[in-house]
Amino acid sequence: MATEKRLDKSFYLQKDVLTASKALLGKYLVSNIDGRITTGMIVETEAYRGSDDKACHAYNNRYTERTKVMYREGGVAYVYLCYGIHHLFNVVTGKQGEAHAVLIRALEPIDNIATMLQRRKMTKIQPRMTAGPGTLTKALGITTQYSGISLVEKDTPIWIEDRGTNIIEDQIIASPRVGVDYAEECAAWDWRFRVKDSRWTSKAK
DNA sequence: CGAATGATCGGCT
DNA sequence: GCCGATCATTCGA
Repeated sequence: MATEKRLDKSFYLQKDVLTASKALLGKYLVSNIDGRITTGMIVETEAYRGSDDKACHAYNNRYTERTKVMYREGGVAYVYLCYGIHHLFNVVTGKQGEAHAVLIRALEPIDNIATMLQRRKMTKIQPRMTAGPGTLTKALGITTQYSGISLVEKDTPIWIEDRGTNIIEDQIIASPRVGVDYAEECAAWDWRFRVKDSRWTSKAK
């Protein structure tokens, strides 16, 4: 019924970044880059809450050229470079100044798989193609040049659609985030969410 | 201005 | 399954 499938701004303004993270599961991330449209269903996310989350780039009000996008009002893309080469795609949520974000960690390939394979320089489809935050951005053609663009305005190259898939609580597995041991007590928080039984997520722990 | 660091990937055993 | 390469960004002086 929704002719406009693009998620609306109110979605990104939800108060709780954890709720938003779970709600993003089952949604479709679409990119229109180089004249090619590629789509993947989101099957794994991770929440980063500014201010009180030590694992977040914006912890302790760290405000730099790179992280300033996170402080904007929800509904924009925050793409940053990790380890020098990996582009990681985040969705900024919450109100301006809160610096909440949801990292997209894994996708299930949907449309234009051939293009994704080509971008990944692969010949055969396998979970590795889009499982992992650094690989899925490559498959969709997302780079840091798209950091700061809106996901809600019309005619932007990246957006998120709701195609009616509803993931209920029972299908969501929560687990601790990875690679954040340095974050002390925050490292134990179960802020990583994945769709149960999806073969497109990284292996369960 | 320089050194340390990390929300990772891919190749090898 | 594990180990290490790789480089932009950050922070302190």
